[in-house]
Formats: sequence, structure tokens, C-alpha cells
Amino acid sequence: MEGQLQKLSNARQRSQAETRGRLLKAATKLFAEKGCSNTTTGALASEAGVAVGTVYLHFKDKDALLNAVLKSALARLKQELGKTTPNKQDGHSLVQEKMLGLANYTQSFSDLAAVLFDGGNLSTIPGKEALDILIKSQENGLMVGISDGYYRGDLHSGLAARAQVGVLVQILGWWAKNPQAVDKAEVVEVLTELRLNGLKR
Amino acid sequence: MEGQLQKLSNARQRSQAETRGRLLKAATKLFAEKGCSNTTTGALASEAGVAVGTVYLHFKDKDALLNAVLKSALARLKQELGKTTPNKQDGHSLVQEKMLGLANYTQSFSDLAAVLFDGGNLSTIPGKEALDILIKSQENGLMVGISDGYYRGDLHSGLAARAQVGVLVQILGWWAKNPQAVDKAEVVEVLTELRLNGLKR
Amino acid sequence: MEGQLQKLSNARQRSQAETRGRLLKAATKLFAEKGCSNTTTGALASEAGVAVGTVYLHFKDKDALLNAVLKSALARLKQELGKTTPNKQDGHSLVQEKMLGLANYTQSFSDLAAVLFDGGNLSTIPGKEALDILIKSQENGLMVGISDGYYRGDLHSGLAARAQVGVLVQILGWWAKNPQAVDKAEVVEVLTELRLNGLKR
Amino acid sequence: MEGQLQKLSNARQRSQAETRGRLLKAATKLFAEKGCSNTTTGALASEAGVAVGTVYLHFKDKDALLNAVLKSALARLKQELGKTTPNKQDGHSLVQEKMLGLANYTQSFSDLAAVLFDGGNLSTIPGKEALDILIKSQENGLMVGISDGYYRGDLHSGLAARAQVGVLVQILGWWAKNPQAVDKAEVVEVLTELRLNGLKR
DNA sequence: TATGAATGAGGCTTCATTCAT
DNA sequence: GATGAATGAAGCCTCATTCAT
Repeated sequence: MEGQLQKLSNARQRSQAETRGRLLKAATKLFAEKGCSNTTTGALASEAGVAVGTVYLHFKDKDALLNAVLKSALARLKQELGKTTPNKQDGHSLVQEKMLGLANYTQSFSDLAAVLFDGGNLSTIPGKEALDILIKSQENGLMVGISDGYYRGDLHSGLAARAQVGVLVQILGWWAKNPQAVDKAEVVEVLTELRLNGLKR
Repeated sequence: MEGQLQKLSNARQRSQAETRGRLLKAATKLFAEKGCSNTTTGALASEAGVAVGTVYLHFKDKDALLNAVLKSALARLKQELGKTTPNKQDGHSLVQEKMLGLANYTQSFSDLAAVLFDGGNLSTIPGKEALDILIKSQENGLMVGISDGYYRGDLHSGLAARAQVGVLVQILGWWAKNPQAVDKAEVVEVLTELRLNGLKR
Repeated sequence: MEGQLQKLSNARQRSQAETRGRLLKAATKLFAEKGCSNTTTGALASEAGVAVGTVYLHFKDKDALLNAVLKSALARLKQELGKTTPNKQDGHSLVQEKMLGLANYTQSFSDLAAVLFDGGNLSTIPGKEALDILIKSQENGLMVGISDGYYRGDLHSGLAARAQVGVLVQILGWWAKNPQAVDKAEVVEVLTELRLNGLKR
Repeated sequence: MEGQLQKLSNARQRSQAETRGRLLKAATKLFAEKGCSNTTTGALASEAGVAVGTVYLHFKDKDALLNAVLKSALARLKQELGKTTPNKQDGHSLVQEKMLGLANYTQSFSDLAAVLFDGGNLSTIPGKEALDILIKSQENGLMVGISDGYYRGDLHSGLAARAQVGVLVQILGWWAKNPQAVDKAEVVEVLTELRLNGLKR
């Protein structure tokens, strides 16, 4: 009897988790295509193959859904960047590796990237939170780079970090939606070179 | 008689232009504060001290109003940047001057800057147009810098221009809303250094 | 001095009457094209080449304008029908003459006819008044025809009159907007035959 | 379990269909009373005892609702006219039967008739469609009558059909709103006599 | 948990009418 | 009389959210 309930409960949890996953997937797709504010909960539900009410069973409101997608995008980003072999290398190789990781992420999870690196989405409440996380993360990287000796330490780190995020949002957000426009090598090169050496001849 | 009519006509034009100006001012303020999509036409009208209908007497719809604000922001930006003395100087001075111009603009017209450098506004139809203009303008500047010898010419110019816009949107858009957070000198320094030399030690 | 004032006053009256005429003409044209309810006072004024406010100088409101157009359409109709030579003829010739008069009117003043014989316009307050006049007029004609011996007297005259108006509104209202669809002879024949002999073989 | 779902589903469908029905009923009533254009969606919803939004759950927009009412009026009309016993009779009896059918319809479904036979409603987009259907149907009846030998075949059938519709719209539309003004027998007599024999003595 | 019909606040826009010049 | 900018009531429709089943 207990086993029955257990099994049932498992089944429920499984199906519950699956529904949540379907919603996240649908939200990711639609938010990537048209932005959160241009996606109705109705469209979301129908894309996920569930009823509207079900959305609210899994997420408090639309903002919570956007939040979850952004969190998932950030988590995947972290995971992808973690794959990089942290060999002791010169600064250029390290940065290039990081930028390659970002480009790979954008290519592999173009919908997540399109949601995360989207100005419209980032200007919402959950978006601002994600933006802050991105900035913090850039700032951390900056700090590491400084103490490891390959980044300069004379610039206002908050501003510099914010600037790097600006570059990523603008470049990767655009590339995620226009993957055919330029190839990865160019994206990586521009990101790496601008970050390290700037435009000076 | 003609004089009368002339005067009358002038008075009317003046008042009409004044109303349009009031609407533009109100829109600039509210769009800067909460973004276009979070500003209702009612709030707009009441901020401008006119009736709702008056908005539509001067602008086809809300988008047209945002468009007008963005156009005015771009026009003012152009004007402010035009003030720079175009002395033949070394690249660093030139870029620094430009960045100073941008910072001055952001400081003097913080509302215009907050509207123009806002991800939410830029992801609308009129916003995308303005974004394109910003990118084009950065690309032009890049070309000039390359042919004048102070910018490198080996990077994908479209990507590089887009990246610079990303920096400006992120830094100036934020600073316009948080002017007390850092002072102008720092903003200018970070913008100049990142653009020219990057983060490399 | 008095002469001056007189002249001035005359001039004013003349121009006043002219403006009113221009408004009536414009209203007739636009009401004929799109119906009263789909014509804005703005469009009206601009078609007449005057300012919106001027409309209200000559007519209490939009309904009064429609009323005036309908009255003018009725007046012209009466005038046109009055041209018919009232020779003592047989019933068929008399009716045919009348129907020809109506067709001529519709052809010559197609805009007036399109306004007068329009279901949308007739279902307004001023329209109902005009409809009543049309019905009364048909009823009068019916009475005359009965006493002159060429119309039967056994039918409910109000209903019969209303039915005739229905025919005219439907046929002439349509023909006024599609003059090329059938030629006048056919219109006259159908109107005459249906009215006198019906469809019976 | 399946039974439960079935029952649930049935209940839902029933309730949904019921709501749609309530909306249709409310629209029919209000459109009959004041015409479509003078009926607000708010009034509609409150007459139906639902919220405004519910209207749009069942109909794309107000035009779709008018269209549905007109379609339902036409369907009911067809159904009522179908009841007539199609005995081989003389022309007069046949026509009289038809006219009686129309009068019965107008009496039994006075709101539907008031909507369908209303000039204001018929001059809308969905109305023109309904008008065309009425005309086509009259033309068909005319053709049948001609080939069966009781209608004359020398008149322009399009014009004649349109004229008959004009009579019906005017007479039945008016009678639907003023049922006490004349009694059914008179309506039927006038419709029959005018159609078959006209006014000639 | 899932459903989806229902809700209703609230947004955008139109347009007949007014009134200061 | 003429002007036309301004008015604001009122209409249509959307869509995030709820709740009875």
C-alpha cells in the first residue's frame, strides 16, 4: 500500500517535473523569438501543450517564469564555461578560451542566449537580477585576471565589468538570433581582441 | 489685417509647437523613468498637462512618440558631439574627447540618454531603428579612425561597432539613472581605455 | 454708412450661404461614399475646405447635417418628379413616367440618391424622418392612383406604400452606387412592371 | 475515470455552449432593439450576464458576433420556410404559403427578423453578406417560379430579386418592431398580392 | 495536478464637440 | 463668421490571473 502511494507519488513527481520542463522549454523558445513581453501566457501554454492554468501551478506568475528561464540560462552558462580546462596559460589564451566558451554556449543554446542577452528581457525585474549576476560574474573574472596578472587593475572594476556585459549582450544577443551573419571565429576574435587590446592600432 | 492674421497664426503655431514640446518633454521624462511600455498614454497626457486626445493630435500613436523622443535624443547627441574641436590630435586625445562628449551628453541630457540607452526601449520597433543608427555611427567613426591610423583595421567592423554600442548602452544607460554612483572622470577613463587599450595589463 | 454696412452684411450672407453650400456638397459626397456614420466631421470639413469648427457654425451637430442633406435630397426629388407633364394618360404610362423620373433623379443626382436610399443613413434619427416622408409620399401617390382608377384600392395602403419605398431604396440605392451594372431602361421597366403587374406570369 | 472525464468534458462543453448561446441571445436582443452599432460590448456582456472578456472568448470581435446572429437568423429562416408543405399547387397558393412562412418567421422570431431586416445592420460588412444571401435566395425562388410557369421570365432577375428583398426588409423589418400595428393576414396579403399582381387595378 | 472558461482592470485610440483667438 | 487646437467621454479589445470542476 505504501509502495503504491510511493509509486504514485513518484509518477506524479516525474510528470510534474516533466510539465515544468515543458513549460520552461516553451517559454525559452517563445521568449527567445519574441521577448517575454510579447509572449502571452496563452501562447506559452499552447506551445507547452498544457492548459493556461497549469502555468500558474508551476510558476507564481509570468515574471517567475522569466526568472526561471534566466536562471536556467545562467546555470547552463556557468556549466558550459566550467568545461574549459583551467590550464595555466598566458592571458590571451585564457581570455580566448573564455570567449570561445561564450560563443559555444551561444551557439549550442541559442534560445537561452537569446533570452539572456536581450535588452527587453533584461529591463524587467527578473532581468535586472540576471544582469546583476552577469556583471558580478564579470567583475569576479576581472578580479581574478588582475591578481593573476593578465588584466590591468587601474580601471573602475564595476564600470569595466558592466562594459564587458554590454559587449556580450549586444554581440551574443544579436548573434544568437543571426547565427548565419558571421562565423564563430570572428565573434571570438572580436570579443577577445576588444577585451584585451581594444581598438588601438 | 494681414499682420493680425500673421500674429494669430504665429501665436497658434507657437502654442501648438509648445504643446508638442510639452508632450515630448513629458514622454522623455516618463520613458526615462519607467520605459515606454510601462508608461500609459494617460500618464503621459497628465504629465504634459493636456488631455489624452491631445497626444494623438501631435503623434500618430505611442510608437511615434517614442520614435520622436529617440530621434530627438539622437539629434541632440549629434549636436553635442559636434561641439568637439576637431583638432588634429593623437588618437588617444581624440577618443578621450569623444568619450567626454558622450559623458557630457549623458550628464546634461540624462533623460534623453536614459531613453536612448535603454534596452527595453531599444527592443521596440522605433528602438531598433535608433540602435541601427547608433551602430552605423560607431562604424563610421571606426572607419575614420582606421583611415586616420589610430584604430586597427583587422577586426570585423560591424561586430566591433556593435560591441562599442553595447558598452555605451550599458555604461551610459546605467550612469544616466545613477549619476551619483561614479563620477564623470571615471566614466570617461573607462570608456576611453577599454575602447583603445582593452583590459590587458 | 448704412450702405456700407448693408453691403458688408450682404457679403457676409453671401459667403455664409456659400460656406453652408460647400458643407452640404461635401457631406453629400462623403455620406454617399461611405455613409454618415463612417464620415468624420474632420473629413467633412477638409472636403469642404473649411475648419472643423465651421461645421458647427452652420449646423447644430452631425445629425443636423445629415438631416439637411436628406431634406435637400427630398426637395430635389420632389422638384425632379414635378417636371413630369401631368397629362391625362393611362395608368401604365403614368407609372412609367414616375419611375423614369425616379431613375433620372438617381442618375442625375447619384450622390443625393445614394444618401437618401441608404439603409444605414435611413436608420438614424434624421433618416427615419426622411423615410416617413418617403412613405407618406408613396401613400399619397397610391391614393391618387386609387381615386384615378389605375391602382387597386383593396390593399392596406400603409403597407403597400412602405413596400414601394423598400423597392426604391433597394433598387435605386444600389443603382446609384453601381450605375454601370444595369441600364436605365431595365431599371425603369422592372420598377414599373413590378409595381403595376407583379411577377405573375 | 473515462466516464468522469467524459462527464466533465460534457459539462464544460455544455456550459461553454450555453455561454455562447447567452451571448448570441443577448446580441440578438440588443441588436434588434438598437442596432449593432448602437450596442456596446459592455452592454452586450452585461445583458448576457458575463464579463466583457468573455465576449471575445467566443467571438473574434463585434462584427463576428453580428455575423453569427445574422447567420443564425438566416438559418432559422431557412428552417422555417422549409416547413412549408411542397404540394404541387397553383402559383398563388405557393406564393401565399411562402409569404405566410416569412410572416410566421417574423412573428415567432421577431428579434432575429428585426436584426436581419434592418437597414443599419445590413449596411455593415457582415450585413452585406447576409443581404447578398437574401438576394441570391430570392433569385433562386424567382428562377424556380419561372421554370414552374407561375412567374414571368421577362424581367431582369437580379433587379427583381433585389426589389423583393427591399419589400421584405422594409415590411418585415418594420413589422418585427411594430407587431401590433397590423395583423399577420394583412401583411401576408400585401406581400402576396404585390409580388404576384402588383398595384394595378 | 490539470483544465480552460471566465474574469475585469486597464490599455490604446477615436471623434463629435467646444472655445479662445 | 472662421479657425483649429484642445477636450474627454466612450468604445473596443487584450491578457495575466483565478477558480470551479
